[in-house]
Amino acid sequence: MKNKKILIVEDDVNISNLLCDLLKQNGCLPVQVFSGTEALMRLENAADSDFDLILLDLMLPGKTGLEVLTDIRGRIETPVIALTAVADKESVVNLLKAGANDYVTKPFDNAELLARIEVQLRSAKVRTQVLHFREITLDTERFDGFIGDAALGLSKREYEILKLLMENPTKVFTKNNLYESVWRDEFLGDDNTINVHISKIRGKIAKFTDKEYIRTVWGIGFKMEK
Amino acid sequence: MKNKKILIVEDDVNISNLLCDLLKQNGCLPVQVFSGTEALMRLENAADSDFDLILLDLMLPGKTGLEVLTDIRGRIETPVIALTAVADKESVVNLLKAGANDYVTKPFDNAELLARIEVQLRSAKVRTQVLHFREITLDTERFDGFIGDAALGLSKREYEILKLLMENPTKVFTKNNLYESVWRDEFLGDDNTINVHISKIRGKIAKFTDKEYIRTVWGIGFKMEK
DNA sequence: ATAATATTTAAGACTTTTTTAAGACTTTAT
DNA sequence: ATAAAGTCTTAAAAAAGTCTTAAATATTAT
Repeated sequence: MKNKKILIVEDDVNISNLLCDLLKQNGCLPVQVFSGTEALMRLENAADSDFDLILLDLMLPGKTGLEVLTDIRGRIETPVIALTAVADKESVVNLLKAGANDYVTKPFDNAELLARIEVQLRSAKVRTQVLHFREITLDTERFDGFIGDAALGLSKREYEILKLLMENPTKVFTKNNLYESVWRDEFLGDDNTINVHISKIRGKIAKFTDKEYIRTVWGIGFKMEK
Repeated sequence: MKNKKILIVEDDVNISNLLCDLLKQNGCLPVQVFSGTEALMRLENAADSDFDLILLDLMLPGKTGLEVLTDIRGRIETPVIALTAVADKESVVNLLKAGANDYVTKPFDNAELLARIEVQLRSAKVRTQVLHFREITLDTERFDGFIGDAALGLSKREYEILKLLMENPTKVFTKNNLYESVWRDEFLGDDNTINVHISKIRGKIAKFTDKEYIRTVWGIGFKMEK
């Protein structure tokens, strides 16, 4: 359950915070919204990949949970666990028809909710993230970069460096930035290893295109460039 | 829910009959067994497709529900909904690790149980009988891989690993991925057992073809390769 | 022109994977 | 219940690939 992004759609601030804490304690990354309309806004432009799971209260101001569910299903396949009051038992069938993956009745047992979240996360297919920069494609499922159909054949570190650059193509990354992100270690300054890696990546890109793509910002670092 | 074959594994005759009636009323075709061992017998020769769903009580004479689950998972992907006593709440994690798809605590609400059954029937993925990757064929009924007519003679774990790789042949599977899918357990890092299994699978494939088929992605994992 | 910074290359240090074999463990058959 | 057969895990050594280092070369800014 580590690092899973979970959207909490719940108008009751106490319950929402309770859920938020519970999820944080279990290593998840919860995001709170407090109305149906807010949930839809959050999910509107969102690529499917934005959230790993949605916890959706049924009784919401603005739009009900059922309306939210109906709206997003078809567009978004993120698993949804509905939170229902005991009184709502009859609406369960509608819920499931609308595309909920599971539901939990309030008041819920923390362990049970976590267990059900785990089931959904486990059976949800892994989302592939694909980054683009001009002709270059970086595929997180294939752990490699591509130009057209041609695989660059990046090593692990090369892949991680290019991924970082492509995730934030306007930013200039200092060697410090790169080192601490990719190596997850302190950067001690007079280290040539990043330069060597950058050189290798450039070499692999150069096999397939004339464009440089990785620009040196003198005295500072590197960035992606058109 | 019409005409779905459902196996009821429950030693309490009253509950079993109650479930049976409930399912019949909803157009299902229930089959009752009353012990863990009987369940295993019923599922032993059974082609995967024999049942659409299994309702599995945890407290059973002979073999416990957990033992039954552990036994069938890997061989059979039929969705399993566990029936647990309220007291068993702690065992839920084990249940899920063992491969249960959902669980309901007794005493259960009929509507809720039906709803959960519907979810499982709906989301049960259409099972492919046979997977192909170039010359390699993986037969999920025979639990083995083939090159032409020749059987590879895969062990259970070898079969599951190759199945996973072949289900998603463009994806690079990390050891973590593989371990958590095949072993259904947390991967603790410095483990050579996956490497040994991969080596064994390669050896078996190599008896019949020159192609490598399983490529090592250095520092990351393994994937299928033309 | 000089100093500072970046690039490239190649060697070897280092890490990860492969293979083998032995023993633990599980399953099957008697 | 016991033996036999097969499978899985562990450990260690060998092999393969990657990363780092260092030195030589090139580029940039002043």
